[in-house]
Amino acid sequence: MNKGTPREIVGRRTRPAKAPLSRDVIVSTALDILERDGLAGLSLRRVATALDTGAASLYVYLANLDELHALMLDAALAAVQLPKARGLPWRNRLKKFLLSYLQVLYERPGLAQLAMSTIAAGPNSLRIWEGMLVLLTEGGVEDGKAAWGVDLLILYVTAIAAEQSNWRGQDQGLGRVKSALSAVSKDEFPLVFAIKETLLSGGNNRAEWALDAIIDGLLGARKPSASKARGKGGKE
Amino acid sequence: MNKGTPREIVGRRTRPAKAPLSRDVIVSTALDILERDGLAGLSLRRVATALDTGAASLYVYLANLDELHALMLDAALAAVQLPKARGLPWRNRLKKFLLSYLQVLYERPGLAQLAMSTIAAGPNSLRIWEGMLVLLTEGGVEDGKAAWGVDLLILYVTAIAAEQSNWRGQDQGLGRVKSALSAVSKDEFPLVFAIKETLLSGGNNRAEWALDAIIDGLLGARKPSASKARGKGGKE
DNA sequence: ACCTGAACACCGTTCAAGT
DNA sequence: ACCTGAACACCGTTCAAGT
Repeated sequence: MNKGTPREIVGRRTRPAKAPLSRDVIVSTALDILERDGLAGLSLRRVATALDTGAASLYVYLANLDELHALMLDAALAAVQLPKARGLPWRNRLKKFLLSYLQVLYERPGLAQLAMSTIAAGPNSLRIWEGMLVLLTEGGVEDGKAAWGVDLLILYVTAIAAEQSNWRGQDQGLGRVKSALSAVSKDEFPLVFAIKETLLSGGNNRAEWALDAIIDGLLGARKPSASKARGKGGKE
Repeated sequence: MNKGTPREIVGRRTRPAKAPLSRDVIVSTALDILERDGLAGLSLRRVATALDTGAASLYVYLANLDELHALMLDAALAAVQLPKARGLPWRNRLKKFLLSYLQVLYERPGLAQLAMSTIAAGPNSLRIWEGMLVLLTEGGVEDGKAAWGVDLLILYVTAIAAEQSNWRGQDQGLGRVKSALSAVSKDEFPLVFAIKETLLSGGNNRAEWALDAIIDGLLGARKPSASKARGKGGKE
């Protein structure tokens, strides 16, 4: 992130007693805390303490906690593997892309929840959007469908990651899901009872299965707006 | 919710100076607060104040805030319109069902966010699960597919409601999305630039379009597990 | 311009003490 | 058994004061 105008070393010992603050250090410190302690453990005060300062100091670089969240999300999304130049068919590349996105969200707990409540509009989010639009367009999906389609795919990936994150949420854990399911009455909810195990099964394949289903649906789906060749919105 | 063993009126004036606490009053008071002030305005202390007591008193009826959230969600889901006995084709009934679910989440701000972070396992959630499984089964979707399919549909509905709720989130609002999009560079992200308006368009039809796409995908999707006619799980 | 301590107005949860 | 006040250990954000 440093623009890097080369600088001479000024002091003998380059161990600044206190690293100078900046958006970048704040964001990466916050991501460290998120990784270690989850979303519940993340606060401006903790970030400030980790940087050996007070929370008020952060307000020079951030408007508020929401902005930190948005910056964290976009910074984390830098790790998403963008699709390589053509080689595999578009659909395989799209799936790899989406699974990479999913994995990034999975890896650090809390990031997915953050993604659900934050409007991501930084450069990395935009790169991801653009990349997916390219692939869908390459796959022959029309403009309108592609836009809504990317939104649908990203929303699903984010949601499934957030859901899984909850289940791993330190205190409650998967246990609560299991005990809730095991208490289901066979007489009252026979079908739910019957699919109890299926519901917990699947693991990694589950998301891939769902993404396949959504992509299939997208390919078959009708165009978003009335199909008139591009009229100015005249009704009928 | 009253089981209603008939009771004689005891006092002359039946205006209890203080309504007795119970899970039900706590939950419905909390839902009122959610409706008025959103998720950010909801706290145990506020619920307690509204009930003219202290936060500590609530712990007789609730293990913690998480439990209140779960109870609130399930209580709110009572408003979801279950599908009527057969009449319309299963697919229409499924869509109506899902749209009713969506509407309930839309109606009170914060409920969807709550749904994303809470494991819903109360009677109303189970009724909804059971109802959807019935419809998919009626539609000829196999068992395994039906289970994952309901999960996919519900997750999507919840996620899209939560996303919309964020955009309406009092302070930031839709404005932030718009300004973020209008700042998109035409040269760097041409496809995103091109679909800016499409992205914001759609409103109600959008969710319906997406649900159609997902259902289509579901109907075409392969079965979750290996497709052997129902072996006991022997591999190959 | 940047940083700071102290304050303000909140949180969830616990606990000893009351009835 | 139920309720309570006070306390504990936190929050985000603001602001006057320092450099």
